[in-house]
Amino acid sequence: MSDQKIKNMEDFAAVSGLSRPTVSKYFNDPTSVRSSTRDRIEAALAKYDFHPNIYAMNQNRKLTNNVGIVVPYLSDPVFAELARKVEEYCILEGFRPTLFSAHGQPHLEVEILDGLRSLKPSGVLIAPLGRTPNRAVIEKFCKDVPTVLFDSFLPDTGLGFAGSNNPQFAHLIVDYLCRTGEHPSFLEMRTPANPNANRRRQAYIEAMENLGFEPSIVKIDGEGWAFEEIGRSGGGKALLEKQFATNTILCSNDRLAIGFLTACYENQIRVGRGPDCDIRVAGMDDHPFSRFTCPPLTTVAQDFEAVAKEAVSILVASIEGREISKPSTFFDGRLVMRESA
Amino acid sequence: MSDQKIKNMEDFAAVSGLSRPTVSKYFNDPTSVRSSTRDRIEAALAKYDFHPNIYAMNQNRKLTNNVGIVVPYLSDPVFAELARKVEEYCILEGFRPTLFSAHGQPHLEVEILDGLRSLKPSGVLIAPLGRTPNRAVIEKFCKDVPTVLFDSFLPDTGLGFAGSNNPQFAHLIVDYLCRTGEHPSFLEMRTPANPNANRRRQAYIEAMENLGFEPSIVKIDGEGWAFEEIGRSGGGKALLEKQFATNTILCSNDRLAIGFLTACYENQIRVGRGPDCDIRVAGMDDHPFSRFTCPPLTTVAQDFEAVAKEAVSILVASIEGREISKPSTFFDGRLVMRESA
DNA sequence: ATTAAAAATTAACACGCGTAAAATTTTATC
DNA sequence: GATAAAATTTTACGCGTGTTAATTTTTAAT
Repeated sequence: MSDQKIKNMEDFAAVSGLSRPTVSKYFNDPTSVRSSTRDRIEAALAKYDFHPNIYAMNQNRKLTNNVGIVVPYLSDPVFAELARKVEEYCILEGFRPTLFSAHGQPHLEVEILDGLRSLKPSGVLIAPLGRTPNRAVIEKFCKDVPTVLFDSFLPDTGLGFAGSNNPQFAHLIVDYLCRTGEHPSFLEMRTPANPNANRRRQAYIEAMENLGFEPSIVKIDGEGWAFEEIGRSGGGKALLEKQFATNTILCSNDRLAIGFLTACYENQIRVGRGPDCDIRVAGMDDHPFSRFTCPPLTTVAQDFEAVAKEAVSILVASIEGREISKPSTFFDGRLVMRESA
Repeated sequence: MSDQKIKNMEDFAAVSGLSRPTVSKYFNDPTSVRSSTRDRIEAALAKYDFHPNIYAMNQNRKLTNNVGIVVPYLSDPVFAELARKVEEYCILEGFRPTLFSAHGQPHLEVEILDGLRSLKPSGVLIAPLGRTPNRAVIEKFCKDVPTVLFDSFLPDTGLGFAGSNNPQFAHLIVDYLCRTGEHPSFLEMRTPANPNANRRRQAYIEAMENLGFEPSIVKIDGEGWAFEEIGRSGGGKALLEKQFATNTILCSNDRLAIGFLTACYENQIRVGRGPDCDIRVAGMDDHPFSRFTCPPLTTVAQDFEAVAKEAVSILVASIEGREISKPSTFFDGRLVMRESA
């Protein structure tokens, strides 16, 4: 490592014994130069540590190597997990991902997209908050920037979509619950923060009707993203008021279920499928911690891996100019049977 | 909103009826131009939506308005929470924060710092992974970029530090546990992922000795950041092997405790402080979900708010050239008494 | 109204790299 | 070894903004 200071690509080209355009070409695509040239550059790189100025690079480039990843709420472990996988795949594809969280606030989602525009990303992966007024903003954004949606579907928007087959989730767990005990009531927030909740409710109703049962939905109050607390307080209230038609409760998502389990504990209601238990509780998502609730939560696992991989591969296909064979994919969930139901 | 297209600051200055240097001055600091000028620019801004090209802007600037936030593991809700607050304060101060997670991997931490260098950030806030080989890298980084450490302390590194007073955490909870029941055994990972674990163990030993009790530490196997699973499997094994000296277990952190609670459940051991309970379990951190475990977890709450605020304010002070009055602050924890102990 | 200070303008160069065209050198093919 | 193809070099301009120095205009103070 020499300590001669290299201030720009000109200098670096000089110590490599090459011209600047050739070196520039190398940084855009190392395989675009002869292998002997590549070796000389890499030898110099090892000796002189030079990093091209990314601001100057991106100023004229059409394709910036940046991709934005936007999720509605990063402190939600489900999204943290999803974001992590998406990030991984982006890096694998040679991108420079930047992670953004809307923190549950629509205006922040808009601000993030505004900021992303000026980042001139080669692509964006966004899991939309799903609030109606923002739909137009996202649609507009998708027209300007190559964008893939994930987790939450918006029709006719973006290059493609990868997410979960939420209706299948509900069918799967309703079938299971009905097969193994009383048919489930459905617990959800009155105004769900995430639009997938609506698909899950619809599918719950369908699944119940298919099986000849009366759907029974309990809607609890509460705004925002503090699902556990909402599940606890609202669920506790519903328990006291005996709002549940049966001894089996299907929660719209795992976080709600986690809170509801706490409500059960507080009311000394034994949860599980054993003979000495009072009720059964199930969720959906396979939240990273649902295996550690007491009792461990029966749920439907999202295939985070597949969703992340598919979302990124749609983006890559589009950037490389390939045809996108299947713009929207909805991955099935996997039943995870644990003690709670 | 006119649809005349403004392609650069030149164009925008023209439609504002001003010169480009004046407009440039405005974007660097709106208060640096006469208020009547400011009004004209802002009127034009409302009419023509122009965004300066950030790549061109940052090319020559010394101070880029970017700040990097680096945490060891973003899927850990404790760090997700901390990162969120830090991000909030950065935005409040007018910065453009970018969030990075090392995903628990030392080599990624190094890569992130490398990437941050070329981002020319005006500052960086980092919660180090704390792995020894990376310490030199971080020290070097701090010499090149204004950096504040948080969460995990490294002596003589960076502009300053904001974090929790981990020894106080352990003293607080040990005192409480001893006062209200049997003295606690300490449960931790044999090779903790986070260096704060060492400070907590030390303080546990101290606190126990102060009170005249024999410290008793149970170390469980497991690598990485899957603390809950480690707490469950290792804790379960320790239970079966009757490794705990008393009926009270203090876990090194809440995530471990959450896993340990699951182990208790699996072994039909009743957790709580009631007369019909078998053992008491406590943690440290006040993990966002520890209020929702069954039973809810007694713990020591980190003051995320204060840590985040202090870390950002150190950075701001340094950037603005002010003296940093107190480079390192360790915030006390608050005892959170719940059912588990 | 005069004057000094503050602010804006003009003109020009800098930044570091992308990129294009033409000229030259190197490599591969026969 | 001749030839065609591929890679590299040279030269030169462009990108959009920062920044500076000299000049002009505007504002505030007397």
